[in-house]
Amino acid sequence: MDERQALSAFAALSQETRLRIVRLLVTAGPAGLAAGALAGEARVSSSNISFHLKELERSGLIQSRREGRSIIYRAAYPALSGLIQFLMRDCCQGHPEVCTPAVAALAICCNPKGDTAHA
Amino acid sequence: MDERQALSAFAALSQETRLRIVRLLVTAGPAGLAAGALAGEARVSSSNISFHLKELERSGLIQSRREGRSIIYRAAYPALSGLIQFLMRDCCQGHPEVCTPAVAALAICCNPKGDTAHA
DNA sequence: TCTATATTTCAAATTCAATTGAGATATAGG
DNA sequence: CCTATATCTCAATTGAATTTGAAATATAGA
Repeated sequence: MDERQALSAFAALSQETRLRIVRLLVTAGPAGLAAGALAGEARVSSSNISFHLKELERSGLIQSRREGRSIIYRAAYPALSGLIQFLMRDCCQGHPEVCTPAVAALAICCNPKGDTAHA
Repeated sequence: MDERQALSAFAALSQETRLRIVRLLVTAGPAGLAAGALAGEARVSSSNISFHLKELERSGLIQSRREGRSIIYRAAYPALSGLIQFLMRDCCQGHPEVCTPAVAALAICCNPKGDTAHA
């Protein structure tokens, strides 16, 4: 992840419909969702969802595959992780307490054993 | 962190000068940096850095305090952590391997003991 | 092949953000 | 009080992104 990619990713995430799409795909997991399903959830026209899906794919935050008449989109988890890494790299020089909350926040959904998170 | 705040934060981070400011402040830690120092690092005019600092402060990603003739800006770590949390909330439904890299990435800079990170 | 479904492309109109330079404000020190 | 430093405000210009609806493309099945 370099500065160009990060700027493109943040620009993609700064639009209401696109942020909703990414969050829907993040919770949907690797199975992903079809363009039509996303248009329904986000309540926008098919031409509009197509435009935003293209923007998100161009930024690298999502990926697509065809399945019959549908195109299935899924979150690009490594890109999301790379983006967070880029933003927080070298944080808190000698003051770990300032960014540990971010780690704890992520651990809530990512700990396989569930032994340090609230769930 | 709600959707409105997240959209505002991502919009703030989608501009080159502002992204650089935030990254400089993230690495600078709680001590922060003066507006003039940031203008020098980012190589922009004083009026331009002022505009972008206001945008970042309005989005909640940075905070300011006056110190003599200077205004010192610092990263709002809880806002950054909240933003990451908002984006990744409920990720990876049953597939923890997809977002653990994001946790590992953050742990690099935030582990007080340094016992699970590369450093 | 014909029809229906799913998605994309295109062009036009609207709306919003970034840059620039001059001038205003606030603080420190002589 | 006067000057220098540091930052901010303002207004004008420029450029980019979003929305919309109609039409085009691609796939599936009868």
